[in-house]
Amino acid sequence: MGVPEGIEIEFYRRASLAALDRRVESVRVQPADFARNASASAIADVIEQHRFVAARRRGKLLLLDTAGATLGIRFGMTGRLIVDGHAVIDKLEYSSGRNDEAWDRLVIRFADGGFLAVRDQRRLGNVELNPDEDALGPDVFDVSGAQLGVILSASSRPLKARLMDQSRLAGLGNLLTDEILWRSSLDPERPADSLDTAERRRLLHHLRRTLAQLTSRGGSHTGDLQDQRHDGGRCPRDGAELMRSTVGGRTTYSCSEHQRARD
DNA sequence: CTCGACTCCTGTTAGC
DNA sequence: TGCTAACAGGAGTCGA
Repeated sequence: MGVPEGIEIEFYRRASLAALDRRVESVRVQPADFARNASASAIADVIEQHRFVAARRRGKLLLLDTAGATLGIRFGMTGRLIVDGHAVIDKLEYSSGRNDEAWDRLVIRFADGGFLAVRDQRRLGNVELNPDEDALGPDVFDVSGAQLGVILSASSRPLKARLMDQSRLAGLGNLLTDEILWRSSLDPERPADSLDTAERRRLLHHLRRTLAQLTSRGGSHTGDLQDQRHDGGRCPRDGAELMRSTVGGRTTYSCSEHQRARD
């Protein structure tokens, strides 16, 4: 299911509420380089014997606060969260269905016997101590129209690349972005600053609607375009051939008809 | 500022 | 049948 984008991390955040207010007995990070800006033992020293008091999220970054420090967790492509033995998401796209404890990169054991673990087969995720949250743009779940306008108007990069730039707007991944642009009838390669007012409003509308809808459906992989995201796929709306291209370095599917300007 | 190229990481799959 | 190589996407770095 899904791939860890904003929606999945929000599921992880909700699940990690169950980890609040429980005394941390031990913290294990493995391999050691899964810890980014602090050593594994430094993280353990700061977290052990404390309790998490809040679970927050900014974009794809999960934030677990103790009274004195914040643990930041990134899930990469294949990272899953397991709380007290229950996987929040059974299976991710682009990842094996296998479920191997050897892939547990972060294990936080509580004094009551429960635990919270990050199981990441490919190790593209990481953990940080007191991560720089302001390196991320506003969260995609509550970005305002005015904020989105500024984000778009300040760059001539391709629209899709701009929307996926986590330092400008935090939370959109490849699948969500393709879905939103498809619903918005916008060409992913259009310069971000070329959208007029009506197009920006349309984009904001579909961004919000898509997030809400795919959240209730269960993940970023439940979009209407998803089944056709392959060679030879056809647009579910008008039956036209889907185009596969590379935008901002990422594989992109878009409709050769309704996402192209015609005059 | 923006870009492409390269890196990390490994299970799945396309192609020979 | 069995092997290899490309591919999947999140994210950082580097040089042009």
